[in-house]
Amino acid sequence: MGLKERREREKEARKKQILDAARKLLFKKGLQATSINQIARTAELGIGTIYFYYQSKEDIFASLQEEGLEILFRNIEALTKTELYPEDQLRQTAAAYLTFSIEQKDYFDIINYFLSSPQVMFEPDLKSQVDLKGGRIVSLIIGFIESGMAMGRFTAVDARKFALAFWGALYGLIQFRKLEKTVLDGEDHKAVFDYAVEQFIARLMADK
Amino acid sequence: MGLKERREREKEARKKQILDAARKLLFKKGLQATSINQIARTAELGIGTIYFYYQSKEDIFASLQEEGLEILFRNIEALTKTELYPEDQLRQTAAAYLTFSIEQKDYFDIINYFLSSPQVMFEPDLKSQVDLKGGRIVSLIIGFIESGMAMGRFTAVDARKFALAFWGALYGLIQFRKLEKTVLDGEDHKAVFDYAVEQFIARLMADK
Amino acid sequence: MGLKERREREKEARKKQILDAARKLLFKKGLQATSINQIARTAELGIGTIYFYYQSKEDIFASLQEEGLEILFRNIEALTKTELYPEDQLRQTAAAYLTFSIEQKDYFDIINYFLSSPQVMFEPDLKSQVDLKGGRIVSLIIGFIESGMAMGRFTAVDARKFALAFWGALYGLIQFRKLEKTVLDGEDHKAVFDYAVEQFIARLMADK
Amino acid sequence: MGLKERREREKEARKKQILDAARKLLFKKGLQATSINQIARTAELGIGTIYFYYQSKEDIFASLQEEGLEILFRNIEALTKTELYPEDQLRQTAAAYLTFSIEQKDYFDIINYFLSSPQVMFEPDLKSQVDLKGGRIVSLIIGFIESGMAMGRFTAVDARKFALAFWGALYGLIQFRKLEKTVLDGEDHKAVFDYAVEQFIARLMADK
DNA sequence: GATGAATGAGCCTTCATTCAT
DNA sequence: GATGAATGAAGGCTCATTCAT
Repeated sequence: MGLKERREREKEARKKQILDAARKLLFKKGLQATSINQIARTAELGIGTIYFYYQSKEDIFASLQEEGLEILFRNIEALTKTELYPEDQLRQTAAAYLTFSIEQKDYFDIINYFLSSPQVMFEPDLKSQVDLKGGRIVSLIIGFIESGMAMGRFTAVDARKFALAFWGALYGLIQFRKLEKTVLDGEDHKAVFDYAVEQFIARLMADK
Repeated sequence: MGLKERREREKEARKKQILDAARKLLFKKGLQATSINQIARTAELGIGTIYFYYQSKEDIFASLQEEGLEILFRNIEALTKTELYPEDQLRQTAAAYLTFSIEQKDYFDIINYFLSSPQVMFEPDLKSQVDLKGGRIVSLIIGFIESGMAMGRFTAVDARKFALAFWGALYGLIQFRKLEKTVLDGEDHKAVFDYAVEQFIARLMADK
Repeated sequence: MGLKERREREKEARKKQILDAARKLLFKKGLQATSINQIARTAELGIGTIYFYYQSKEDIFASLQEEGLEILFRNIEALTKTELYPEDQLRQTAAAYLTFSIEQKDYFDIINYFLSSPQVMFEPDLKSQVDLKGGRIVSLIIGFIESGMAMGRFTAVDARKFALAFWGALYGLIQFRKLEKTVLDGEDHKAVFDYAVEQFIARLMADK
Repeated sequence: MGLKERREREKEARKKQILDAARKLLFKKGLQATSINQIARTAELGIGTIYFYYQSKEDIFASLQEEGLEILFRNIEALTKTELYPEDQLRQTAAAYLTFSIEQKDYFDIINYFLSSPQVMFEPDLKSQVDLKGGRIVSLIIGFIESGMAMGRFTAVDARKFALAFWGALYGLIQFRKLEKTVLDGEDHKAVFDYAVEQFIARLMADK
């Protein structure tokens, strides 16, 4: 069984090796310009080897997307350990998301790629992964809202629905950064973004 | 003099012919699968002819995006002529957007394509087009909000910021439809979407 | 006949207009990147009009080549009016050629294009033009050599053959400038060029 | 171990196969008309396969150019093993070059292509190849001159400079063959070429 | 004389994927 | 397990030239 374990460990190591190469290229060249051939060359592995560990190019990027979501998750999770008021935890959540979209642009792009891609990809296996990762972030937000309600700082709301609405709204507003020079015109993107966040928080804190 | 005019008209007809072919393919095969070669074949024109009328593939898609935005704009504009309360105009606006994203899925995809594409495309000329079209929709929303304030139904808000926040939130929430089976899990997408809309409207109608 | 003359003059003006555009583009974009379409646009004429005045793209460039040769010719012709010794006239001729290849690089490239092009182009009409222009430069060199012989400064040589040998050698040596970093390695191109010139002159002045 | 070697050998064979096809087309259709597609078709290989072995079209032509220079080199190298006087070795060198330009016209054209192309191509790797091949020919000429000086048949000269001057002059004079019907007019090209060669040799043998 | 829309063969290149070894 | 040579459809795009008006 030691053999089996070693096999397993080596297999993981190879997958990591491939992912490292893919990530490196993604960050250097962007999503479009990263090809399997390049990943193989960078990973110092044969092309066939890549295909042994990952079913397709999309599969690799899905893993990278997971990584990105994990980073974002941890950033927000850190807020649960703070002494901040729930409303501030939500503010920080929004800020963390926006920051992530700027500073971890490549990860954000890849998440975007999967989300806004017209085709319905997400094969069953990938689906549950996204569920796990993405859903956990929503769970954190639900937690903030529930703690706010428990503390009596927030009005009673459907925490799950509210969290999804909040999270979805943030996503859309982040995209608008690309329109800063056009649709937003004079308006500062950050200001609009924060303004939207405040609307949600004001709703939570209504009548208090 | 009739000559020049006819030339002009024929030129417009040709552009329309190309756009028709591009739209047809886009709707049948999706964005990725639509190539210039196919457009030319479908339009029964030479490839070079396509390039005579449009500078690039992107240029054609930009025109199609404009078309989509125009449709969406008209749908929302129609609401300005109704006797609905402003809050209902906003509800209908949201509904119109969601409906558009479903029923005119291909137009929505192409708008998405330009919005979520990582590269900064949009050369100056295209920029102003988007500004014009996309911005006009935001203007309609601003109008609803302002009329609501004027009627005393709405709290005083920064109408422009609010409209942008509203519009951006809707955009993000529409995207979440793809996650209905995963992140949303049991939750009905439409319900979440409507819930989010109600949050914004509740904000506007607070203290009234 | 005044009509005929005006026609003629206008025709010349149009040709000049086209040539101006072609030259401008040639100098800005280089030989390869200059297309008929661009020439037409730059000249503010229809594409068809270009073809009315010139049979082909090659035809335009041939005219430009002529221009270049004319400039080079005048530069060398100027030396005939100097009081320089014939050997110095030859030195200056070589220097003028080298300078021309550097400072009027685009003209030199186009001359090169026609000379080193594998296909035998040069239709009868173009042939005589080149003959006229290129040949006249050789004639100038013959003149220098003959005057040198007449003055008793030069050994008796076959002036025509010598001039052609001299001129051809210069042409080849100028090309070597591109090899400065490779074949020439440490060697300074100008030094090699001058060295070659001196060999020819030393031959002329042998036993004197 | 035999496996690896065979792989290597097969790889070489494939490269040769591609080069054979490219050469065949080059010789049949000329430089301009030879495209990657045709090379692939002629070689009975996929287009992608060509690109697997060569980075670009230019890369293939560079290899062909190398071949040409190699042939020329060997022709001249053969002269080093003769008992000819150095001056005759130089005469034969010139003759070999001229013959090569006629009989191996396509190879000469391709060398020309790289030499007279306005763009500065030759990436570092290609540069050193040309250096190696082209430079070796110059080295042979230097050898002839030095042996002539050693034998006391030649005047003392800067052998390297003289060799470069000689070689460059030959190159230019060979080009003039295209002008036989125009600039050279009545003059026989071969006669002019030989005349030029004799000038150089006379220089070397001056005062002897 | 002048126009300019239309052509379409052909260009070079990319790349995810397969499969025999 | 690992390899990497081979594929070939498809991509976007250029451009000299023609010809009906």
